[in-house]
Amino acid sequence: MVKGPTVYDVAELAGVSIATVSFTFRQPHRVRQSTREAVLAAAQALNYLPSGNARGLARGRTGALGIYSFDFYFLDDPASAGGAGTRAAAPAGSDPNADYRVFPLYVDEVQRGVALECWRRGYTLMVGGGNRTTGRTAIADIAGQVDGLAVFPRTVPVEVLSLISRRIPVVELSEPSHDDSLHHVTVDNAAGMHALTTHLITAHGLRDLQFAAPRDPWSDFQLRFRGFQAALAEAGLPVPERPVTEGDGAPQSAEALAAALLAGGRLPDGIVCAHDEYALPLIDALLRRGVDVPGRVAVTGFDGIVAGRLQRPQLTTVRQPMEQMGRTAAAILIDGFEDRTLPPQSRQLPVEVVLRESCGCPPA
Amino acid sequence: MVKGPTVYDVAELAGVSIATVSFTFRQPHRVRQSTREAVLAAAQALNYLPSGNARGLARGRTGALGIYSFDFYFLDDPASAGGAGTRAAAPAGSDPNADYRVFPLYVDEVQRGVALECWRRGYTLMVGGGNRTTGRTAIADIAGQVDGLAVFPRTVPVEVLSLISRRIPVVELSEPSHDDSLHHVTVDNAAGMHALTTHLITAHGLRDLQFAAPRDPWSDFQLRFRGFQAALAEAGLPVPERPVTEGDGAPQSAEALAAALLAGGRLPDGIVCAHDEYALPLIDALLRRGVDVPGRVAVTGFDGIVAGRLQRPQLTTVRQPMEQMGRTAAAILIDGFEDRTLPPQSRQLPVEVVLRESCGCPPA
DNA sequence: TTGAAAGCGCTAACAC
DNA sequence: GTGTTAGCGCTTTCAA
Repeated sequence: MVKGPTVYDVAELAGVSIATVSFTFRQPHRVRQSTREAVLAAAQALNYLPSGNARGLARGRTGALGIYSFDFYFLDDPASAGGAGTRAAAPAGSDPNADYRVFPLYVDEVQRGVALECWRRGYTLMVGGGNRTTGRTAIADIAGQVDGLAVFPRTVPVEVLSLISRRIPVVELSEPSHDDSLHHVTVDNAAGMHALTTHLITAHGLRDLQFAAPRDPWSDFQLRFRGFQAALAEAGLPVPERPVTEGDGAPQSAEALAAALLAGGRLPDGIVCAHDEYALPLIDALLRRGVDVPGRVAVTGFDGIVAGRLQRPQLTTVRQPMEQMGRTAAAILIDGFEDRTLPPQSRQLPVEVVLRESCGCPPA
Repeated sequence: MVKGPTVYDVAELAGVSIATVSFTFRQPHRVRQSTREAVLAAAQALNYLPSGNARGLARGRTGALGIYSFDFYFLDDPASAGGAGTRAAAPAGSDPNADYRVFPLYVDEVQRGVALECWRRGYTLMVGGGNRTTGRTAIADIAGQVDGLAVFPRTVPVEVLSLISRRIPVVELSEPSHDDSLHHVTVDNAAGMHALTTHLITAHGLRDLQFAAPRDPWSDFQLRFRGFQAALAEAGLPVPERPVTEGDGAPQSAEALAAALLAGGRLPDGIVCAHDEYALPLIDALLRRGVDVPGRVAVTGFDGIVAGRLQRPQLTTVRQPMEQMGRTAAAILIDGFEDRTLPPQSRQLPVEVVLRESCGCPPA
């Protein structure tokens, strides 16, 4: 609990120099067995525990990777504060069967991949993040303590990222949007959405499709939208020029979108959502308004989060290899740190269409 | 990517001392506005990013908590290497609907709680762990870099824990088993299992109940067993003296247990498992052998992991407030670090019986 | 309000 | 094989 013993204490007790103490732990073979034992005994007796900070400082590396998962998207969406997007604590006494909407999300599965790869290579993972309700940690605090940093898009201001990337490798888990000097890990968004859209058209005969996305979509969502458009064009169907969203001024929420779609009086045959977290509450909102899903309108997602399987009807989606993405990101960071000369990498992983009930397919 | 600028560089460019640079960032009000601006400008120009290690070393604190989630239980269980317990990578190309067995588990939900509380209080979380397949990180490496450490039971040798606890607060997420000097966060295991067992007896009329647990159960499991026994005793039913397990010599696995139960020819009415991760593969194994669950035999778990809801039949269990446990652990660590005089805390949280299909209740 | 200087605990040359 | 001795980059008295 208090100030612990240091190399000096151990050295003194063992009757050797501090260098020998250090060697004993880092390069045991370079130390004579008898002295090694003496040092170990002294360390044992004193409850010696080396300071990670001091080691990191002296060695110029920390043996840790960092990940920052603050979710700006939902942060910007006060209207969803009680919905799926909120990364806050589940309200006490809430339905123990309903909290799967909050965890695990996309970021959590990716993070797990990062952690696994870290451990495999002997690194630890430092995670920072938060949101409006939980509070947050500063990225600077974590950037200063790790050998590499993984971030989700729209999580940290670009200037800050490029600042950090001048010191340690940084990988962003998204399509490279602007010409940054960061590494990137992403998936084939366009192809995935194209395949899914084509399925809706050919297997379910849908003709009137819309793409639903948050009002301010980022690059990955844009690519998904392009894939959607391309599939419609190829099928000779009308191609929406832009995604449907919650209407200006209206609060950004599934409720608002559902209401808008119904008020317009022109509900499409299918609503292709930019991602699962957008589709799930939308399905709820439609159902609540008496709209049959998928009977009247099919709704699909993108990501493949666990909640989609617990949803009724089960969510048809495009699954990202989240764990693999995390692993890849970690691998890039570690390699990038150990060989400072590597140029920015950009890796794209494949996706997989997962057919479940919400598009009209039979239950699995 | 390379060695970044330091306080010295910034100080030189701004024409001040390093102390002033430090003050500018940590106690801005103590610095005259004009000099503050000069320092900030210099820092900006140089892409200055403070070193977390150096700060930690100088201040004697790191602003990070640690959690170690290496899972010894499954580690010791080679037979489950392809099963639910393995915390390895999901095999490539595997059924995208089947990996929920691997993530999120109990430890992941607790960890999330720890992370949330860390962020709320301005801390970061360093996670270490691993298993036989993924490799692992040494706890010493993480202990040396954090202000407090949370560990799951049987994850780290006790000697190591008490060594670490002499320097920083340590909370173990289990019943205090031996007289250690650690903090503890746990749940009312006995009451939970008692309530569940009573439900099986009174609501479903089961009379012949067995308790299934891994061969080497730890203290929490023992308490659950006691709760189970107490409920039987109160109902005037036969009370097993010990849990059923996989039989000596046999590989520890659900398959082995199922085979043993059937071979014995005396399948009970209900099998109360020590935790969900034990119940899930057991249900699979029974079903595979043509045994109807819950028709012929009811099977229940403990924990309330997500996989239990995706299981068919859905798993009846006792839910632990995992997020809350994590939050509590983090709070104890932070308080314990900030006030080194606090004695070891031991907090017990309530649990909740969750009735689903596997005990014979109707689907939710 | 700012500067000088002494650490924080460890690593890694470089000598012996 | 072991000791000496610089740092690593920042915080923090204590003086000025």
